[in-house]
Amino acid sequence: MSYKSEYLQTLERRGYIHQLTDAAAIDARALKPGLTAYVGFDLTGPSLHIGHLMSIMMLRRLQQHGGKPIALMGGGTTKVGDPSGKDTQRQMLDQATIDANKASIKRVFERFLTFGDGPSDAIMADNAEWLEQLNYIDFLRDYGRHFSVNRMLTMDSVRLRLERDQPLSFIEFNYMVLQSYDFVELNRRYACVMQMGGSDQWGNITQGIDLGRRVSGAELYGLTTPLITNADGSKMGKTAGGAVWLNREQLPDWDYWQYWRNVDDRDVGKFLRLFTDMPDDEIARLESLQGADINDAKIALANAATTLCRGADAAAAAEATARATFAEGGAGEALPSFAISDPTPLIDALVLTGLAASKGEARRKIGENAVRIDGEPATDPTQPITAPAKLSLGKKRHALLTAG
RNA sequence: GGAGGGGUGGCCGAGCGGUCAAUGGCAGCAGACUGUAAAUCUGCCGGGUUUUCCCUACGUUGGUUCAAAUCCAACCCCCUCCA
Repeated sequence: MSYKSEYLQTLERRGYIHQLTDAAAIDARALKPGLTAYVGFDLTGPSLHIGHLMSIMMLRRLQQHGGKPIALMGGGTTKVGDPSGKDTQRQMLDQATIDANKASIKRVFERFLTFGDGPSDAIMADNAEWLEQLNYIDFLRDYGRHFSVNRMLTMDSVRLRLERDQPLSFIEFNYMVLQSYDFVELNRRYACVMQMGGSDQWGNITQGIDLGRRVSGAELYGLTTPLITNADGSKMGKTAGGAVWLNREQLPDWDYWQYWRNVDDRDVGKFLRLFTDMPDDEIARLESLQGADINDAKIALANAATTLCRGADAAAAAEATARATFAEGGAGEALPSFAISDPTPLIDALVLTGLAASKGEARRKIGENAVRIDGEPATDPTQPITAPAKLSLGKKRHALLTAG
């Protein structure tokens, strides 16, 4: 399919498009300025992670092409819980946690989007604003009647749960109803005509489009992004420590940079297209590098992605530290640092720095010749360490001990 | 409410009175090889420790036994069918 709008051309070329509800209509609308679209985000944690980055980049691309992005905080829907792609109901969160999560999550958007009152400035909304006002009976009469349970039962989010004999509570069953209503409400308030999201959101999105047509005759659109996997087939964004968080409080800049620096060779081009603003020809050049030269492309990826999410200073510091640590065998200041006041036995230092989860593990790693102090292999678990020193576990994980 | 099935380590899934900290797979960590990649091979993979010792753990709480994840009772939760 060839698009007329620069917006869809870019999305297509960069690999963001999985499904469109009405490609021609969206294309036509994108030719005019002010296309308004939204993505919803649950507030289930204190930070979004790399798995959300696709959606965030979708909003960014929209803004880059003159559209108006809306980042919808799911202050209301988080209390209900989206069953899509899950086997079991999530733990219910209390209001204080949801509020704290929202405050924390909001911050990351300011790095990717420009907020304000201008025609293509981004808006942040929270569906708690309208969902918590709803009157149950009125809502059922005005909106509930437009939902076919027959059809809802065929949606993947519901059907898969039932087929696997996993429980699905009524509250979760209502999630798509509320999400559909969100779309209608955003259309009313902000003339939002498109909802975007991951491919697992297709059902929820099309339900919202139907609801909009029925209750207000609005013509709404949907666009989903493909599920991004690593070249080895695994789901993107999981590492040893868990999710790759976007917030600095949840994941230090150094680790964020390292995540991108260590992606599979085969993923470099794809990730550059999706998660950076780098021009196509530059990506093509980096992508054509062979063998060890691909490391240059990975550094470029890590710098660009980290600059977007954490700022140019963070990227530069991480790169400098990487060079000092890996290329020169020394240590850079962005490495995780821990203060010790007295000589500390090696195993305790390993636990303190988080390089080992327990003393037993620390002992085992020493036995496996995985531990080094200032680059020298260590074999005695009781050896006292005096700051300053660099502790290393394996080739990649390092920590600094400083006098304190 | 009735009948049946089930709840085991991050996940899946064996075990069904001692030899069980619990087979196997996945995930993870480390070593070798490399390029801070992939693939492959090897080791590790609850905690503590002076390492053939102690603690914690097989839904919860009690009980039987020299000894229980394994047997019994009650309770909680999940699934299926019936009402």
